[in-house]
Amino acid sequence: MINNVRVRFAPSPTGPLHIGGVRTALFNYLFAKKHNGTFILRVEDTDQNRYVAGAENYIIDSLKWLNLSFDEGPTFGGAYGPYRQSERKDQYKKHIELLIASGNAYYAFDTADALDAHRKNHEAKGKTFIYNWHNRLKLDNSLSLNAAEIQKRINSGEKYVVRFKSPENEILILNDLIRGEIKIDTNVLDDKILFKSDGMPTYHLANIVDDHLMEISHVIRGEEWLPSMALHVLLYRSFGWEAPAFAHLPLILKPEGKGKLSKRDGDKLGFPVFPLAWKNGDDISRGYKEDGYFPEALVNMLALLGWNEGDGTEKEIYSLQELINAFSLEHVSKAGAKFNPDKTKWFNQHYLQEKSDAELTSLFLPILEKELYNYYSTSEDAKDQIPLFLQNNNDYVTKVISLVKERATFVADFWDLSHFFFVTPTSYDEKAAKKSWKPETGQLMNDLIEVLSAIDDFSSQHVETTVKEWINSKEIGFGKVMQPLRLSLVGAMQGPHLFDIIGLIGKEETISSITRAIEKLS
RNA sequence: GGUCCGUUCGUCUAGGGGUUAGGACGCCAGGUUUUCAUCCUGGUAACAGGGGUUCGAUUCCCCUACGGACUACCA
Repeated sequence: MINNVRVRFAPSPTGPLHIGGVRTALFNYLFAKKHNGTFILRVEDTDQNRYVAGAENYIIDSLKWLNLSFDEGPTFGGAYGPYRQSERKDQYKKHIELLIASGNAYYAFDTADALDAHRKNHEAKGKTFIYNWHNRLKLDNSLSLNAAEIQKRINSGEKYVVRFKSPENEILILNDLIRGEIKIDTNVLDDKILFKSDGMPTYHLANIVDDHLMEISHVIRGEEWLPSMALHVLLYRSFGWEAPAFAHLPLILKPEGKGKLSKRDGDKLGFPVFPLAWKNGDDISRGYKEDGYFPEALVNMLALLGWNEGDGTEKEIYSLQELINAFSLEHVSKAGAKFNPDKTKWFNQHYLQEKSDAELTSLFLPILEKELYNYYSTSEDAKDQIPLFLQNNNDYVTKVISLVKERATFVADFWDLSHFFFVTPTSYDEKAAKKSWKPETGQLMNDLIEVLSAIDDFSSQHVETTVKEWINSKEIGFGKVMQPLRLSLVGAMQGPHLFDIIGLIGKEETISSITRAIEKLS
């Protein structure tokens, strides 16, 4: 057991939280809970240009839906706040001055245009422009200028940034909990900007200062940060601080083709990439919640994307608590994982089967109500009766669900699976009708109605026995009766056990459905 | 282009110096269900390539190929 674990999820509020971000949050959460640690939300809003209103709330709502709860954060409190970087400017200012004073950072006056020109120039010659030890003295900064000139420029209000003075000729040995040892030659590092001319820190500075001040023990983040790890370790050293442990998570890749998963892939391949739907003007991105996924299914799927308990286990279904117990960074895989939408559906189907009929009923009721309104859209009388019908038929709906549940992946599937329990079929599957409704079927069904009319106990069992006896005694053949009967009651050759349907919809509805089928098909 | 990371069935993965290389999703077939689906059973299918080290390498090392990330006054 590792002591005093404090981890953070540090998203940037630039839009909805992507599924990859969700997994990063999940792994941080699991690691924290596993070690009785603290899970912190820190909002990295240092880029004023990319800030999107509502994004912070979206992130919080998403993780709340997934049951990943924070111990500290902007709306959760905590002793290390504030937890929004835009509210911590003083700290960054103070710390960048420390770095300048110790000679680890310097002012740079080069304009964006000037740097662009340098880059293009190098590119034309087939070289790469790196702002570091080999050319920093030839550029426009406090290392190449004399003290008076520097002061003059700053006093005159000239824009400047502060860059990190990366060391020369050093082989850095970094340690990553997932990847092991990584060797980096500091000569290839560039002097990254730590402090922007707008008075805000860049990610690199803010991140290190905050992680230190918030006493973060483990930095668990996406692999896209691996190239920055050397800079970050150097920054800790420059401040004289002990660095936290690092773990870089593999990326989630597109299901098909190349590259990492993006919003477009979801639109194109028909699956959500966001936990919750996100509206941006007229542009709506679908979410797992709105698409009918259960949070536990998403969590389970995401946990297994790049992590496995190991030790030869074949377990795949994990509750959040089981994930917490089983989780370890050592078993996170190194390679990126292609996202698999089909498997997510499979998880959802599994979790749906585990839900009680009563719970599924309460989830289905609003959908059912909408479908019924839709169905009776032309009849105001019928529409008026829907709320009362639903109110009085809760048990009926639950029974219907118990019959169709095993075929559903989403709660929304229930309507397609069960509409014939609520409204009499008025149209019939053409192919099935052609195949099963013969010239003599009408008469046969009329005979069946007579048989059914005589039955008092309309339970599934009893009706089944009676009808089968009748079929046997008349030597008609099961198919000749059962197929048109199913067509009459369901409208197609599908659905649960026929006599279970009959038992549920009752005598009156059964007979009227058959009557209607005779009218329409004979 | 440069730097770094990675590579086991189509996909997610287990495994690890000697295994019939295991599971799951998907797909296919059979069975159950006098329907469809579920379910059950079975099948399909993988150690990227080349060199080492070794009695033996998919496993360890090197090279190549391929994939990915990064290379912004974005995070």
